[in-house]
Amino acid sequence: MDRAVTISQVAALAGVSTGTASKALNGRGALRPETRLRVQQAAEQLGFVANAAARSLQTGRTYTVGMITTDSIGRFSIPLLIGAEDALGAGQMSIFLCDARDDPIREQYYLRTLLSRKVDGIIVTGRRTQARAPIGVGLPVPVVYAFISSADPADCSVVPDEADGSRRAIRHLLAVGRRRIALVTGPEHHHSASVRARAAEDTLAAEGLRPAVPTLYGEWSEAWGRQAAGILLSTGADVDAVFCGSDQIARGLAEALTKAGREIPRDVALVGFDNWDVMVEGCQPPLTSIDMDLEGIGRTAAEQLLAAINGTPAHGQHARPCRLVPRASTAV
Amino acid sequence: MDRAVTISQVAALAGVSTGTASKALNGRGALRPETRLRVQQAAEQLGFVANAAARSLQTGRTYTVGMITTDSIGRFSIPLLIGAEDALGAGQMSIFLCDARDDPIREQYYLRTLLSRKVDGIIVTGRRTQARAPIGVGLPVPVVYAFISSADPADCSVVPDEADGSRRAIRHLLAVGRRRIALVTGPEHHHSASVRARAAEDTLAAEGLRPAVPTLYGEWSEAWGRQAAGILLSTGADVDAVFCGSDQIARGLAEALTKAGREIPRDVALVGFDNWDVMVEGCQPPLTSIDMDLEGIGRTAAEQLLAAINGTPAHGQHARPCRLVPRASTAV
DNA sequence: CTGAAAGCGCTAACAG
DNA sequence: CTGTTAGCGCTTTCAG
Repeated sequence: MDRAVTISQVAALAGVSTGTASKALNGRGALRPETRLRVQQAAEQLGFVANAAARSLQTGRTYTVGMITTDSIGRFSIPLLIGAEDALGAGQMSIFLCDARDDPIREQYYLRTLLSRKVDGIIVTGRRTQARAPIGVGLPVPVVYAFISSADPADCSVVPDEADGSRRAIRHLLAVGRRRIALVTGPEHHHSASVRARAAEDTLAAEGLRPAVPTLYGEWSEAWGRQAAGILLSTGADVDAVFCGSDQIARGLAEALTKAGREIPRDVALVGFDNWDVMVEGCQPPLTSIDMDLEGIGRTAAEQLLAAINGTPAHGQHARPCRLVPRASTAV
Repeated sequence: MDRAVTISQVAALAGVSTGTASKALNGRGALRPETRLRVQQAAEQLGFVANAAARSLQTGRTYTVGMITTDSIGRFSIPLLIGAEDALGAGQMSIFLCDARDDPIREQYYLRTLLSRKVDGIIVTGRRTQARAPIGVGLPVPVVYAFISSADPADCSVVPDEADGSRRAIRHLLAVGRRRIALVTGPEHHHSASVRARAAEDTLAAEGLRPAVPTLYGEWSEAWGRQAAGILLSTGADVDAVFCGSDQIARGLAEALTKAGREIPRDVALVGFDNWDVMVEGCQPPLTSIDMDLEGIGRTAAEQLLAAINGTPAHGQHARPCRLVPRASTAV
């Protein structure tokens, strides 16, 4: 907790002025190579680390960005964060993480804090893909929404193309020869659930097909998956594949179907959504699933933010394609 | 991206000097109430937010802390982070999140960055509880290790008392009348695996018992749990309970035992470790498990850090007790 | 090629 | 009670 080394100390040791030392250390100006070297050695020797506050006070840039997760930090936020860190870290930027816990008060408080810290930009993320009210209007720094999207079309949002994911799932099931496909997903009022189901139905319709039974809406849980299996079996509809709204649902379904004597994928093929490692690998057999590439979304959002910071902001919603990861649950 | 409002603008609008405005806004000095009010209104009107960089340049405090996760951000980091945020957010401190991804180079880079940002303190965390080399020596700011611990006993570490968790698990199984208890856990060379197993064996020994079969070491996966079930069944040892090193192992075991016709908990009672929501709830029946209270660890670590920042650093390893969460897998 | 000086926005003495 | 002044540590003209 000793007083930190300042650039003037470095300058003194190197026998130059602070201005010269600054130039030497930042590679600016036109200096004699030996002077530059002398300063660098002095800095090294003293363990000099520039004071970011002082620098940013001067330059107006802080090389920091804030990341506000509106819903509590969760499973989805991590890959987003990692992706963003990836893109920002390379540019020497640090991230302030703020967990607003779904509380508007906290959210505004954090926003204020971030502005006082003069972050260069803000990434807003959340647990649901549904559009949300902008976090603020006329903010002095660029904002990019990741995963979640802003209701204001002028804002920049980077989101997964969930409909694309559904299409891939259905096409894959069709490709492995299934025709009597059922859909089991989360709550009907949940944006992701309805978007995914709708797209799946449309994809079937485009092939002249319909779901084997009306889409089953429930919860995002294994328990619901197990329950849904019972429903499917009791309808007598001869389902040969199920596309689930989440890996958890799929897993519950797999378990219950297996218990009821159905063999996966021979009797029923299964596709999940999220490609959540512990779920798809724990499932028996391992689960084919749709990956939203959250890390890529985080990375793209960060890149968009950097672009905006550098003066070329993007607008509107950028939907990124999903990827199907085939595993044993749909193996032919 | 307009130039931000400065305190001198506020002062001008309120018709006072900047010094007075500063005092008014920070509740310092002795001002006439009406003056204070006038300044506050002016600040409000202009949407003034103090520049943190300028302030910290003056005061030497930044009210920021860095959190370095040595291993990649994972499931364990989230609750730790939430707990830390909780304790720090109250004190108006912001967190820089840095993911070193298990790369010493990145780690040192981040450390340097954090120091240049003049953070008031640093929390180091990771995926394994095993002691690690200190992140640096003679650092100008206090450091607290959370979950992970530092090999230097002079450093402050806040860790889960995993042995305590094991004791609770075994005592619970004994309390529900089990005597032929087996232990199935992760890799033998993994610190958590061995600590947990050792403590469980010791607890049994204290009751004059031994594990029903020699402790089974394997991986931290459901697959291993399933495999272990096969081993247990084939030994012919009449096991009436299994304490697993993780919820995933327990879940695999539950699945395989059920499939083999054993009923849980009637024939075999099961206790997991981690109390990971999706695992314990997805398990059939729901899994009794040991909770390390990661959020509490994060909170405590942050509190220790705040104490250190305020001049009263703690030293050594602080082990926090675990908690057993009973569910159907051990119901009597 | 290098030094001197000004100033980023704020706080903290110290006068008045 | 309020204003003035002097920096915090750094970058950046502008002279020399």
